Amino acid sequence: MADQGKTVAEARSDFIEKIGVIVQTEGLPRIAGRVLAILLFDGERLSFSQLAELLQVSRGSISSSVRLLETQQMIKRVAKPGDRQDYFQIVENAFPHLIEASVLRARRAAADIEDSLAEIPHSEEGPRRRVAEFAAYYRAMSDGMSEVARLLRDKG
Amino acid sequence: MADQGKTVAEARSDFIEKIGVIVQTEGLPRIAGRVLAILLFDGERLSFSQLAELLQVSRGSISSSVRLLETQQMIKRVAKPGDRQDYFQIVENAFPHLIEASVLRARRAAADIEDSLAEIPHSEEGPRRRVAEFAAYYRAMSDGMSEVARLLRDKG
DNA sequence: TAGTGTGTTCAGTCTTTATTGAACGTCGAT
DNA sequence: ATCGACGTTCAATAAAGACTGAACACACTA
Repeated sequence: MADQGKTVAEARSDFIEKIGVIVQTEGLPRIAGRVLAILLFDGERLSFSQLAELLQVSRGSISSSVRLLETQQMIKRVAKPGDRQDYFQIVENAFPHLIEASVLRARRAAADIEDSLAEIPHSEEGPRRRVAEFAAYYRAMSDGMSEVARLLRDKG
Repeated sequence: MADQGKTVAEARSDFIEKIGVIVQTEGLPRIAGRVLAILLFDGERLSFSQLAELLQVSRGSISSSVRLLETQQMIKRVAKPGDRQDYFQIVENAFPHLIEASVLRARRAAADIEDSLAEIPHSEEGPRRRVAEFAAYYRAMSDGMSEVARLLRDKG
């Protein structure tokens, strides 16, 4: 079997670190990736201090990481009766939300480039055509990713 | 008209700097973005030293930027008869090639996460299901982006 | 009211990455 | 062979960003 010799704790720890690296590759802070990974793996809510403890990082880092993940709607802050601490858990449709964040960035880039296009004199046919292709690339990417998000949402 | 008061030179310069920033946002070196922008805007081949001169950066930076853009198949190195210098120009289907690079990264991430999944004991249904969702996200993204590349290729 | 536990902020430090510029090997011309 | 122009490499520097930890404001408890 594929999981021979691995305990759950080892698999979880490996997963957390692996996602940290992948997320870092995508240009986001590694700690944010690790927070996401642990919340995804465990599924249930974890407290602010649990996150700092489990990941062995400062509270400041947890604060900024959860803020980033909240703004991308990957995790949500929840309350636990009888506990003053903030708890966090992965949201439903986390990945579609992540995609929507990328969609927004691509739309913004497309709009930026379309602004540039508007500033090129109409006599410049070649540059206008090529810059328009660049804008079209971002438009196609945003539309395509939006469709991927929809598919994931419908399936899940 | 939208291009009132802007010369071609101004529009080109603004475009180059804007793409530099956008590309930087995506995690790539700003100079690579500026090289790409100038080759896209002008359309025609530019020499190694022209790039260094026009962008006011060191030859070392041009060397590493063009190498990066070449590996992503965004630009190609071409010869000019009677000139020893390397020349560069934007390739056909540059944007589909750019997308394919992202597709590869996403596929690699999906495979990585599928490896992690294989290490989680089968008794752990919850974690296995959620980690599988993560892998499915990368799979869906790579497939979706691949389709976007195909669409752009067919249209252009 | 003081005291404790909470999350945020921010100045400082550390790490990573981008960029420079000089040294180098190569090629072609003379 | 020497020279000069070329592109690459790499050590050093600069710039950007992540992370820490202490100070802080707030809320709840006693």
